[in-house]
Amino acid sequence: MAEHMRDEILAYKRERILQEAVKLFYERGFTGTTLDDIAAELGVTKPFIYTHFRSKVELLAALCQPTIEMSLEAVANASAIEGTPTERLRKAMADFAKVVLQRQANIAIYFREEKNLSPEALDAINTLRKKFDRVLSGLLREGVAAGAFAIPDVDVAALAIGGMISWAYTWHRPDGRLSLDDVCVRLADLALKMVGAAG
Amino acid sequence: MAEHMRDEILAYKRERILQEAVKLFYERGFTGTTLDDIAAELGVTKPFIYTHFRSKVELLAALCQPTIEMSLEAVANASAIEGTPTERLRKAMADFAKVVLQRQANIAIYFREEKNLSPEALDAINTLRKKFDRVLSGLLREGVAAGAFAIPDVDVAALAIGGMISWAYTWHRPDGRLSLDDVCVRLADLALKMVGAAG
DNA sequence: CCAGCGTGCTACCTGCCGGTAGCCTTTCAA
DNA sequence: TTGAAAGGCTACCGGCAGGTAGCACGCTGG
Repeated sequence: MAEHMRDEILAYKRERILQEAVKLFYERGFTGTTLDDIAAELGVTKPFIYTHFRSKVELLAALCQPTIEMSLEAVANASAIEGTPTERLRKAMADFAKVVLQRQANIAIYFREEKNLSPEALDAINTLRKKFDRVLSGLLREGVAAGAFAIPDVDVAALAIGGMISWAYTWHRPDGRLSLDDVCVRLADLALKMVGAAG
Repeated sequence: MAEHMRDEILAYKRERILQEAVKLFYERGFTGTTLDDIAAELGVTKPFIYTHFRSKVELLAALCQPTIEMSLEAVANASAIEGTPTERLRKAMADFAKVVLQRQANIAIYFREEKNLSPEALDAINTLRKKFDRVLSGLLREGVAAGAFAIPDVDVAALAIGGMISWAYTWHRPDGRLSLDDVCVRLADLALKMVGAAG
């Protein structure tokens, strides 16, 4: 019981560190942010961070990897549901877009700071990304086989669609003209048009 | 005459520094590359670089800005030629894609290392990017007005198309299955499909 | 042979920041 | 009240890398 609460508190502290790290890495970049900056923002000191993370790059990995996992899950889940290829692609892309926009800062940091990840973390993430590409290409191929999509080059199309949606991290503003969900819907529609699905 | 050649040699040295800097920044990241690394690669020493560039961040700007300018020019020129909106959009996107892929490393460095640019350099580049967006949106609007394109939301479409093509810097491999020109053609085709142009 | 200049190198400085050792305070159980 | 452990802080280290001062070498013209 006591142990249980202690773990919750540890997890909470870890989470807060991550939150603040995301915010600062996003604003100032990874190397432009010092651990002292993060600590100061939390009202603690640097050694506090070291009781929760082994190093600065581990912190970076801890804030990138789960987000990539979420992206993969979104697409994998949506492509596994019942429905026509068109329905599944629409949901897959809308859900993926939602992850990108909800985790906008994490995604941005990942793409910008990839070179600062440890080789192990990079490997793990690259494996996830390959799976992502396979799932998306598979879904497109299914649609082509079913006559629902018209795509000259499935691999290029998968990269183009994935890119179009990933890219939204660069321009979406939470306080902008469109709500997060509106953007997701529109991006999913554009993806469907790209594959020639009946809109 | 003698002066003329001296200037050519200065320009050549500057160019070689930039080449090597691009290569190393691309492979190892901006902060992951030291000026000593670049100098060593050129068979010179660090002060040599300082006779051509005032600082490391100036070097960074010098290798980002012209590439963004080229992107803008590609789109601006193509959208200003004679022809239907469809023809112009196709050329604009193919030419833009070509810049992205020919200057792949520069583009990658720019997007990754934006936070390391000086405020002035960043301003200059942001101005260019805004122009880029205006030109592309304008072209799309023209097409809509002419009845050539069917686009629910022109601004989102411009961002999506621009993103889809920019993104190619992340996945294109010069020694891959498709030639550079093939990729450009396919991306332009996908862009046209996205706007509902008769393919 | 020498003056003078342009060019690039050797050698150095300095500040920054990731990472750590060891202490102090607070808490809680007996 | 006391012992001990946990948690976080103060204070520090050390290396790295951006940036610079001043010298040495070689070329060119006299």
